[in-house]
Amino acid sequence: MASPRRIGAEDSKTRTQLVDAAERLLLRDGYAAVSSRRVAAEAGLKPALVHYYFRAMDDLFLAVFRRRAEENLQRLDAVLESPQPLRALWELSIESFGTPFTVEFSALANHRKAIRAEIAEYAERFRQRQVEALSSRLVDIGWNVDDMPPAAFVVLLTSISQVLAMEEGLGVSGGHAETLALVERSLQLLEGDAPARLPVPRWARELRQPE
Amino acid sequence: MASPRRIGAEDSKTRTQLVDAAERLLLRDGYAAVSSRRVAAEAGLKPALVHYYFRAMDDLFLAVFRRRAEENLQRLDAVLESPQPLRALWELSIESFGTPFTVEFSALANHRKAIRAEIAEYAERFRQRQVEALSSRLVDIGWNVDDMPPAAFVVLLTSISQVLAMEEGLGVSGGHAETLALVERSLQLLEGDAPARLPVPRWARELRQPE
DNA sequence: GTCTATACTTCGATAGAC
DNA sequence: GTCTATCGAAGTATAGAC
Repeated sequence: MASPRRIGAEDSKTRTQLVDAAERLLLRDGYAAVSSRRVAAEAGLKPALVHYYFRAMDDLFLAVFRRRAEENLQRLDAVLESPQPLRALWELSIESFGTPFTVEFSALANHRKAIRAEIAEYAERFRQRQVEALSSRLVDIGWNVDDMPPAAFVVLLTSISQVLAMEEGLGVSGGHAETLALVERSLQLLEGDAPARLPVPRWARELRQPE
Repeated sequence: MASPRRIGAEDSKTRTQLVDAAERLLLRDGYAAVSSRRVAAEAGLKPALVHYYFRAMDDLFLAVFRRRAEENLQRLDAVLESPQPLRALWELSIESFGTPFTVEFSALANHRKAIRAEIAEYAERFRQRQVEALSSRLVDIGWNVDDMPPAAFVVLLTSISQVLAMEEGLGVSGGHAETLALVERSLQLLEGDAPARLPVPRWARELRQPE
């Protein structure tokens, strides 16, 4: 049969403290620094407690990831209710500017199957939700979805914010100002306070007919 | 005084074997798996040799990174000589599709200052070189650089390929087909068809719009 | 639920023989 | 240049007292 080992309850306050500590360590020093000893020290507790609440270290990583993923999905829903959902979505994306969270879990996923599966499932759900919500919005403002389907729009937005965030953490800034200005200009054209009845943004038109 | 410890020559064949082994481990199992013992085992050598050739593990990581960075800079120069530099640049970027190299070093950089500095310097050089070379090219084909400056163009291209690569490694594919089709269509408009004699990657052929 | 104590493994790094 | 031998620190995980 399965292990007779005891496991603590999910709603335990101590468990939450351990997850908090693990997340702090992950963000500050990278996933390799998230060991049972260090997590316990960070939380002011003893190492054995980590193993009492988490069968293995992977379960701790999953707990850290799930909590933030759940939160992000809820924030996404709130954001998509905004009167300017494109701008709100962009602002949500860049809010995590400088956060190594995604990078750490991507790296972790490279060699831990259970974590990879969890991240992949979340990422697909998150993107799917974005695409659904933005599709009608893009049609509303006269976006030519043949030129750029909503799915591509979302991938583009995600890519830009993610890479800018990653590079900012590294101390790389070349081209960032120009890119941020471009995004801002595009959002202005799509949803700016001026009447948003633009058929196609200017740069997309240029892309279609270079001269 | 400094350490009296002996350090092996940089052009040693054994040293190269250790760097090879470290790179394989990094890509297969993540940076946390790159320990002196495992590197030695992977190379069929003894752990003490790792410390003979590398003062500390960080120096081994740097050696792995520098070799690939140097190679990429040279490939970039070759690519920018192409008659269709935009297309060539894109194809260089996506060639590393699925490679966790960037992710691993980004994560490593989060908590190792020496490595972060090295990566940042390389990234800036790489981007600067791209921007310089593409600026004249974009003007040549009538691109409106006020709408999208070359630096933003390069960041965009880098972001898309990097995020697609990272997600492909995770097993996330939502929106990828639409995004790749968009890129292909844009390249088509900017530089015309890919030359018939250059092999078009299979995924691009499959995604090409039938119209 | 939390602790001490402990078993066992792996780590980075060095000394010194060959 | 390569090896054996070894140190001390840190890793995961468990058993069992309180």
